Amino acid sequence: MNIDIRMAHLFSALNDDQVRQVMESSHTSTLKDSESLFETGDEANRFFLVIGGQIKLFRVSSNGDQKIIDIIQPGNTFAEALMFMEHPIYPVSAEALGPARVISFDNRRFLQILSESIEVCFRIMGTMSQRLRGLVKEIDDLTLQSATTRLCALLLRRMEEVGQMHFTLPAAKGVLAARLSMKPETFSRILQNLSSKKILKTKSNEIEVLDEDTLRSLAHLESIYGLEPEKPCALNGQSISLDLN
Amino acid sequence: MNIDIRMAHLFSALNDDQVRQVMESSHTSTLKDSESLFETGDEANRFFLVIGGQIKLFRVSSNGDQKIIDIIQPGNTFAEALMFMEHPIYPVSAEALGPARVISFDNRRFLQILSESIEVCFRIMGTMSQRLRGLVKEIDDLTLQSATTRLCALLLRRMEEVGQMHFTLPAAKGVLAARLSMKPETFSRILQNLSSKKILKTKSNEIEVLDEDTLRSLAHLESIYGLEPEKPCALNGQSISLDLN
DNA sequence: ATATAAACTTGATCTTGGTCAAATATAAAT
DNA sequence: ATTTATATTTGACCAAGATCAAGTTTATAT
Repeated sequence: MNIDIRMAHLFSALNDDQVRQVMESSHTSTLKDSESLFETGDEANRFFLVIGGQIKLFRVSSNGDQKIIDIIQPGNTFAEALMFMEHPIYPVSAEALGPARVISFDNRRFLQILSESIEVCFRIMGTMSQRLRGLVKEIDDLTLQSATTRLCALLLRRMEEVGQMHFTLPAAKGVLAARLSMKPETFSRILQNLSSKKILKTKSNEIEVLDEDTLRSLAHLESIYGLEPEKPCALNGQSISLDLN
Repeated sequence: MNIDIRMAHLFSALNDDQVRQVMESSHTSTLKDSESLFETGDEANRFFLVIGGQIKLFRVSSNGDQKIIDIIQPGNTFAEALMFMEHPIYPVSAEALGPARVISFDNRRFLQILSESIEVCFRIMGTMSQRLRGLVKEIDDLTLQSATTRLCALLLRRMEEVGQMHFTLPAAKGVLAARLSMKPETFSRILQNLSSKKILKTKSNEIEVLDEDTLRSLAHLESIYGLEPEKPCALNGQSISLDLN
């Protein structure tokens, strides 16, 4: 198995020699479903590249609730930002969502390469910058948007990703619920509600969007037609009442 | 007025010549209370260093609610992470919290210096890494912790910062409420409740902590005495009932 | 195929924090 | 020192989601 790590944005600026160096300190591992990679608080000497399956990053509250911070897809790296800290500690736990494969890299070794390549530094800063932006957006969603809004936004994103009105959910419902910071029951009820409003049809893991416009307005994204009206969306008005009872 | 920008972590690795170069593209401005610096969506060509007062970074929801993402203190920079993006756009709005002074710097110019100094790159990556960590913690707080927990944590942090059981709130109550993602009414009620439980005493803007241990357990931080017990905190049990009614 | 476990759904009820409105308190301005 | 504006507090009520307890479906393993 010979993977070119340059497919990952983070490594894309490396020359052959540098790739060779990085690979020397690397280690590939195969994980079973829900096998743990590291836990919150562990010393962080290595960072990772997902090459198969999905890795979920999460935190657990004192009463056992699990909040999924991110689900890392193949081709993406994670935990690389920690290598610039004095006493790097993983701020989240990581485990496989289904069977998965990851390559891990030694921080120290990579820092050495970094210290010789401004270009790679710039890549990393770009990556971190994007991640920063994503987290700010996430905080926004969590505090300013309702559960329905978040779920609709996720469905819409998935729909556009696939390019079809008919698609399959990108993970188990319970997992998606945790990713959106809501309980599985709430997730289920919102879907049920959207169905009853003829906004979509659901059949186990498959979703078919029937009324894209309404879905879009519920997701607080402007419709494809024209720009935002004065009151950007009807959720708070009476035209669309989405009460859960 | 001659400020050495090297007090800011971000610039600390610059030599005299580099500082001179950066300063050439800089611009100092004085802001009145609640004067705007930039808004969400503006093109981001410059980043900032606060040298006096406070700058609040916030986002506004479609129904007008304001969420304060951060309050930047003197000596700190902000919006520097954007310079690594292709089409940099501020993801938040910024305005002065009371009268303030900031220096702004040109992204392009700074990137040029960066491209000549690995050391400065490393500083930046360190800064970004910390910020990333902070945001993850914030998401954790918002989704896994109650309003009471968040407020107690803030009080405790402030107490430790000042080193006194008796201290003054770091901003107006309404501002702190927004920072903690709660309404002023809720903020007020929680303080009132903590008072009635003899955990603290409040007099307008001043707080005196009476029962540090309980405060600490409410904030979900382990007490100074010993390590965490099996059930780390009593909030969910009956020993401390903190109902708001 | 059938048993067994895990994931999902549904209903009833409860809690946290939000909303609205009125009352005070604090600060700023004349 | 008053007035006036702004910030905070308090009360009554409400709503979005959470919780708990059954069901029901789907997946996995024999």
